[in-house]
Amino acid sequence: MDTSDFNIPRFLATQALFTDLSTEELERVAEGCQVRRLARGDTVFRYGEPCREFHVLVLGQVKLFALSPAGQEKVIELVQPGHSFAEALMFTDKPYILNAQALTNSLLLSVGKQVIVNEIGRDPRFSLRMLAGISRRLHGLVHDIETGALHTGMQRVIGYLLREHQVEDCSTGEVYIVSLPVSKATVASRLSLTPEYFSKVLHELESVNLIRIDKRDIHIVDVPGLARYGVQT
Amino acid sequence: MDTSDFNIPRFLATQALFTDLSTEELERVAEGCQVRRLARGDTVFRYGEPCREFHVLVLGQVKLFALSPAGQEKVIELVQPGHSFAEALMFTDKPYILNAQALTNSLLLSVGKQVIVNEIGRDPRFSLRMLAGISRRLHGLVHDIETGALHTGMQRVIGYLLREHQVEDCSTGEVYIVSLPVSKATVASRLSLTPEYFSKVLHELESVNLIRIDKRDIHIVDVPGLARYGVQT
DNA sequence: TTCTTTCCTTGAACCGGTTCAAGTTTCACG
DNA sequence: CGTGAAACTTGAACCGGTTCAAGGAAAGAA
Repeated sequence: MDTSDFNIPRFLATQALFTDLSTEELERVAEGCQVRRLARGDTVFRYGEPCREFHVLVLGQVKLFALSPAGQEKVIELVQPGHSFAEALMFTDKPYILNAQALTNSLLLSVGKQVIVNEIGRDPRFSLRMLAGISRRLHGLVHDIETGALHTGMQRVIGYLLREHQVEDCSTGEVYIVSLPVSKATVASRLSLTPEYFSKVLHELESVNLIRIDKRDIHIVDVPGLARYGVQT
Repeated sequence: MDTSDFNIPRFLATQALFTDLSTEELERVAEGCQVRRLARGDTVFRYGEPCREFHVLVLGQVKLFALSPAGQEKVIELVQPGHSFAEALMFTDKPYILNAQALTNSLLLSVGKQVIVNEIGRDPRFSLRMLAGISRRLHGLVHDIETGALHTGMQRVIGYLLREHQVEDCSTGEVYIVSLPVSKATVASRLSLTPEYFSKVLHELESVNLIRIDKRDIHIVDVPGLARYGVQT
C-alpha cells in the first residue's frame, strides 16, 4: 500500500477499459493519472465540487452516497477494488452530484479527463468500451430503481444475498457464504433500509432456517428456499 | 403524422446528438433509420427482447416502465417529443431491461446500432456527445434514487411541480401552470406513489392554497410557499 | 487484561403510504 | 347530445417500515 512502488501502467493494463492499449499508450495515460492513499473516512470528492477525472479503486473500499438536507445519508454504491467510479460525471461538465468517502484505508488511482478525451480521439474501440461501461452502470441504477419501487425490504435483502452469493466459494458443500463487505448499517443504507430493520429481516430469515448469521458472514443454508421466501412474502 | 412525407435527415439535424454532421453524413445515418407510427397502447419494445437500435420520439408520448412479477408497473421515464431513449441499452449487447409503450398516437424514429458505431468510428466528437447524453441520463437516475430514498411523497410531488414549472409560460403574472403531460396515475407511478395517494397530496396542497387543481393543469399559486412546505413536511 | 468505542440487536410506539371499496367526474364515441 | 368506459377522488382499515430508547457484543487501543 505504498504509492511510490505502484506501477501505474501495469495496473491500467489489468483494467478492461484499457485492454488493447500498447505499452506506450498506457504510459501516456499514466502521465495523466494520480495515485492517492486514503485513510478510513477520507473524502474522495464532495457534492458540488468540479469533476475533472474519474477514479479506479486499487485497494480498499469506497462508498458513493447522497446526503439529504437533514443530513441523512443514502449509499448509492459500494465500490470494491478493481472497479471504477464517476466516469459518467466526467462527461457532463457538471459538478459532482454525489459524495465519495473511503470506508477503509484505500489506494486510489485518479485518471484525468484529458487523457480519456485524447484516447477517445485516437481509438473508437476505446469509445465503445467507455460507452459500454457507463451503460452497464446505468443498467445497475435502473435495476435499483425497479427493486426500490417494486420490492419489499425482505425481497431486497434476499435479492442482495442471492446476487452476491455467486462470488463466494461454492465448494463448501451445500452451504454458501456471503461475506458482507462492509458494516451492516452501510449495507442497509445501500438497500434503502434502516439498520434496525435490516437486522430484523436477517434474524427473521435465520429464525426460519434459511440463513445463519455469523458476524458479517451470512451462511445461506437453503438457496431455493430463500428464493421462494422472497416471492411469497 | 404521415410516415411517407417525413424527412429523416432534416429531423436528425434538429437533434443535439447529430449537430455538426454534414448533409451526406445525415443521409447515411438516415439509411440506418426506420420510422414507425404507433397507436396509443402499442408496444415499442418489451423486457427481454434483443436491442439493436435506439429511439427518438418525434411526436406523441412514450413511457418506459418496469413490471414486477405480480404485474405491478413502475414508470421509470416519460418520454416527450424530441427526446431519445434506450441509447444505453444498445451498447451493452444485452436485451432490453425495460418496457416501452406509446401513451398516445406517436411517431417514432429508430436508429440502428450499426450507423451509430460507424459514426463513432468516424468522429470522436460524436462519441463525446453520445457519452454526454448517456451520462446526463445517468445523472437523472441517480437523482431519482436519491429522492426516492431520501424524500417523502409530499416532497417528491413538490419537487416535480417546481422542476416542471420552469418550462411553462412565466408571463401569467405570478401564477405558474404545470400541465401534467399524462394521466395522474402515470405521473404518480413516475413518482413512485399510488394514484390515490398522489390525489390526496395534491388536494392537501390545494387546501392550504399553494396550488389550484384544474384537471391536468396545476396552477402554482405560491412558489416560495410551496418550496417551504416541502422542507418542513 | 480493561477501557472505550463502534457496531449490532431488540422491543414498543408510531406514521407515511397502501389497499380496498365505493362513489363521482370526465371524456371519447356512436 | 346520451352512454359507457376511463380517470379521478374520498374515506376507513391496515401494514411495512421507521423512530426512539436501551442494552449487549465485538474490536481496538492502551
